[in-house]
Amino acid sequence: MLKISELAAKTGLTAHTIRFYEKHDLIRVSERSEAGYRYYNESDIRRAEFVKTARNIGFSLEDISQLLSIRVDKTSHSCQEVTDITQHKLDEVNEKISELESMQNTLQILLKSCCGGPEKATHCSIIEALEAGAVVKDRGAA
Amino acid sequence: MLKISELAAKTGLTAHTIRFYEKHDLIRVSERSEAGYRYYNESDIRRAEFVKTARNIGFSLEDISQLLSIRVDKTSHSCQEVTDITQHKLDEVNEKISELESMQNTLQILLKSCCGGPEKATHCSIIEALEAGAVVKDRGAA
DNA sequence: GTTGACCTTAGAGTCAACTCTAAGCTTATA
DNA sequence: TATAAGCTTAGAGTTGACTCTAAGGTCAAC
Repeated sequence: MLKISELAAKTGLTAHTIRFYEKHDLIRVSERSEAGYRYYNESDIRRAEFVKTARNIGFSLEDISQLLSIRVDKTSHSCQEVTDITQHKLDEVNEKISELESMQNTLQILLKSCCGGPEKATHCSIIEALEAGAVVKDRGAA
Repeated sequence: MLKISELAAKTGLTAHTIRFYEKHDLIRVSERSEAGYRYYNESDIRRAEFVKTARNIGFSLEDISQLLSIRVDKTSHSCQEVTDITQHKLDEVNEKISELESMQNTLQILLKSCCGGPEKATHCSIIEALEAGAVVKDRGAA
């Protein structure tokens, strides 16, 4: 049985975050001391670590909430449900990577074009490129 | 001279966003009609397009604010100041890409490991991997 | 002369995921 | 026994970039 600060140390979350996750029913606590202190048993700890692992991978709290409900009742859910969540997250990640690579590309071109020295920015090619506008496509509603 | 909705059409921003940018001194408006309507002249339009271009590249509003103050007084600033901002943004972008690639990698491995079919999730290897925890390093304060 | 589209403002709301505060118990250490 | 560390709660604040609302004034067209 761990106290909240011990669970925090074990998971790398803060006590604040653990309480926050509890409010959103991600982390659960099975026992309380008479004074109301939280005490986490093995099962609570495993759940908390599941949450932390999923969070590290990049799943949103909403995703994790779904994964947890699968985890607690595996026979009522299919592998497909799990891969759907995972694939959806991967799609998101891929999309963000594309956006960022487009930015990366533009920024690299800009940096190459500019001397970067102590010269006055009167003819700075980065500023000029931004003024010319023809740099990168609109990211739209991204 | 453009009205706000015309500037919106021209830049791809919304009128709301234009007013929001004005509040943060990114976009300026030189003239108002008697009734208070905004009228944008050539210079205002060029500034607004500069902002939109920089935004498309991924610069934050704070970055853009700095770039604008360089733009309006180029002789008081050096190319280095511009490349510093640009390099800093590139560093950020590179860091985010690394994080996302790490997630991408993990998600791909998870997806490969799971059948993804209509089978019950009792032995789902994704859920098991999340329970085992050994999936990806902590993103820390990222 | 009346719709309806467009404009104005200040200010509130949204999103995600925390992060912190205040005020007050409880527990461990010296 | 006193003091410090740790725990409790409800609820407010943070970040960045919007996004929307309400209540009202203006303008072009029919």
